[in-house]
Amino acid sequence: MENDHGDLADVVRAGGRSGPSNTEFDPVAEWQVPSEPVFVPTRTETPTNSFGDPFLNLRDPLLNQYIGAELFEGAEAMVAPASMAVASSSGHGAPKVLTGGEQEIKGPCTIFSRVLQISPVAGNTKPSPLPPRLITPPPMSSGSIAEPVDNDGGVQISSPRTPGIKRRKSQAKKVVCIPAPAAASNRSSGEVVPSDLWAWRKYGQKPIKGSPYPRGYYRCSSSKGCSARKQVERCRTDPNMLVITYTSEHNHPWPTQRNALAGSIRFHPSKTASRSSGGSILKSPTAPKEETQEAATMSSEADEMGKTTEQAEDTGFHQIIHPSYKPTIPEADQPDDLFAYLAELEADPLSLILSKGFTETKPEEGGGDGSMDDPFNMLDWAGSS
DNA sequence: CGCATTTGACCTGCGC
DNA sequence: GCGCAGGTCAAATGCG
Repeated sequence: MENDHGDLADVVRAGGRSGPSNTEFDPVAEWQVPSEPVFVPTRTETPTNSFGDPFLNLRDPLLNQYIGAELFEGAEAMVAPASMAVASSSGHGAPKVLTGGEQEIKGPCTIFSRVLQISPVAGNTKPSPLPPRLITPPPMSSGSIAEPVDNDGGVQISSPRTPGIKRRKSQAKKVVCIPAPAAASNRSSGEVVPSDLWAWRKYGQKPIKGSPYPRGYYRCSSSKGCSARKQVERCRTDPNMLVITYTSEHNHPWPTQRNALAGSIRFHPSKTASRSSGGSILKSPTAPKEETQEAATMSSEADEMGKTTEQAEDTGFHQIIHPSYKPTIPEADQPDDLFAYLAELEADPLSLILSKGFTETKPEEGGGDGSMDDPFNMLDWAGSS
């Protein structure tokens, strides 16, 4: 057992079950510093999406932050509002304003820089709002994932060549970085894993060269024919962050139930917290019944919305949530479902908006938070607890 | 019994 | 073509 690397399953499991593996993450501060600066546009230079969001980002309503940016292979953009970088709690390096309204993001994987879409979206002809060189495209046409590089604490996206890191055949990938759930609820190792509405089944784990952490491989088990997969690993420099790489799309609607298929019986909310065992990653211990029902109820709508999402993809951008949309998830869902939520958000924000009952925050009503005029203002949702 | 996880072996892509 | 490393398979094992 090479679990010196730590057990990703611990990370991915919502209510992980105890396995033979031990799980320790060796703190290694090596990933990140972009060898080259990553640029982000300022809001004024960024095209707006259908919601009018100039940043086209996923915003994490729970953390009141954008949780990342979208990135497209061979192109360009890592979109992140300047204020995001500045607001970064990690405090590693203030963003440096560059000419041309770009901004250099330096420092470790902050939550702001961690949701990336790296996807050779077919027909992506969206003109780049940025100057050509933001992120060096991979040498080959192969898909690439965000790859950390040592340096001084940042994230390099699609480094032109990172020795030792191989790239597989071209494939659309979407990289999401989220805070690793803290140990609160589980296992001795204290690892928790973000869950989402999809059923994932782990089919492999591999140590990754240069990384102290192993990478877990998961495939969608909601539908037999579904080719959706995801990889979960820890950020090398910031073990508190998880890097989730999604590959392929789900070819089916959301499961009508979270535990739509296999293993649903394993989830025992009352046990997982203390026993730290016995669940697939998506069995969120705190998944409220309403949510499951909502998922079922909304599935058809989600399908419908999927079209919209695809349309968005056609434009080159993938999942978009306007900051002025604010979720109305009951507090009871927090924070345990935080990561479930994030995963859901990443997986299908539009549907999530529907199922979670996002509401648009009106500037006049909420003191201006979340208004389109100030997309950087924090929503008061997360902090409202 | 059914399903999930673990884990070593095997396969495959990529760089040299 | 070779070797390395990432990705996948599948048998063994464990849990409910």
